[in-house]
Amino acid sequence: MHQDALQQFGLRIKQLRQAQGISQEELGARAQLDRTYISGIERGKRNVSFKNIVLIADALQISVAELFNVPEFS
Amino acid sequence: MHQDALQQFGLRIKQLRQAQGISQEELGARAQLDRTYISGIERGKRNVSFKNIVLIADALQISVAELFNVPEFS
DNA sequence: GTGTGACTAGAAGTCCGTG
DNA sequence: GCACGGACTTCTAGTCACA
Repeated sequence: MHQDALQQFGLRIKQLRQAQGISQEELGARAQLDRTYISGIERGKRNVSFKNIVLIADALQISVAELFNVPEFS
Repeated sequence: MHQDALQQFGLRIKQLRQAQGISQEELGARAQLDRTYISGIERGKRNVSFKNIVLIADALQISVAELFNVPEFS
């Protein structure tokens, strides 16, 4: 976790999403967030709020702890 | 992670801060955030952004993964 | 040393569209 | 299915005076 944590976060979301074989649109629908916003997050352009982090984790059906339980955030 | 994740988050910050024996003011100084803002976070009144989550984790000298590595977020 | 309400600027987030 | 932009509304960031 150094500079550009947001891009790391976006990549993590993207990987998890693709691992489930769903589109940004589908993830957005599940999390009740706009598809273009999901796109921005995955590209590291959005400074996501905690509530939305929780929404996205839920949509990906994992816990917040699991979401960050990777070397990039350790 | 059920209702009021923000309050869980605030409590977590508070516990970590107190475990280090530092004041909100000191934590704020380390994270370069206002002490009243830290206060609001600990009380679950602020929907913190990811960038600030990272700043606070750094100020507490732990990783983001560790920050969420508790039952409340699992 | 902390809780709280209020405030403004600027970022978050939505909704329309394009290639 | 995704990146990206413009215009728009809603919310957070950041700070203050006061208790």
